[in-house]
Amino acid sequence: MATKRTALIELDAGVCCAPLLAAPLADDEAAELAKVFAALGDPVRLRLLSLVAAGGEVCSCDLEVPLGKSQPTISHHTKALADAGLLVGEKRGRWMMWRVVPDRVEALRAALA
Amino acid sequence: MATKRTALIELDAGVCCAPLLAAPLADDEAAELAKVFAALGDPVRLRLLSLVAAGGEVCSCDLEVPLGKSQPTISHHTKALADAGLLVGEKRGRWMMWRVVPDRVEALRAALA
DNA sequence: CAAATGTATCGACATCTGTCAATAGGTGTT
DNA sequence: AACACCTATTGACAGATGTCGATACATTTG
Repeated sequence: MATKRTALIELDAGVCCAPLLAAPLADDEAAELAKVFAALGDPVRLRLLSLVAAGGEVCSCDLEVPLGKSQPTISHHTKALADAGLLVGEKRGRWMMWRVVPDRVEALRAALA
Repeated sequence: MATKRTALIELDAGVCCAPLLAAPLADDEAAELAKVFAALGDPVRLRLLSLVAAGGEVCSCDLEVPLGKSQPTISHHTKALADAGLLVGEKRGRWMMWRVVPDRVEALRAALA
């Protein structure tokens, strides 16, 4: 198993991302959505995400310098974004390569429609 | 002055909502965006927002029961959403009426493009 | 004016969160 | 095998956050 995808499967198959503004959200829908928005509610994670998006595929080790955070902190944030389904990581050799999950971002956009 | 709009003005005129995935975010852009996403990163606020959206214009007093939270908590959350520019409130008599700010939501969607 | 009602603020508290140093777990290299 | 390198986890800690009771403020009503 080279790829982390537990969170992705759970969320994509789940209730996530019913349109926010169309009808009142159920408790579990709100909880799911809130997790994803909360993952984006940190400036370091937003910049991390934009760096990965710009690079297409980016190694954890290449995030420390531009983000100005320690290695454990980077790991913490990549995990948070991966748990939200916004990032997927693949371990290649000793490097962890991260990619954005476009479908996930698109689902979020749809939730704001 | 019947309407709260300090936060709105500041944010709409500001750096908010440059496309997240196009190019690396600057620190201040990330900070602005993160505040808005953080406002959505709570299930109670998401449900509150969807209730207001569904109702068009909703009184604070009509939010306590469906959300199952105390009056101070409702006030706390409406303030958080208003500070993020997602809600505007207008005081009419002794009631506080809330509306969603569609442009603000649309700006968020654009940021996820 | 006095009472009632809706809202905002304050104080307190438990929980969550972001951060880093230290450490452990893997992987490639010599 | 021994070493160097990248990543994940743990422990600790300060600061932010969600919640509510109590209280103060504002507005309408009697």
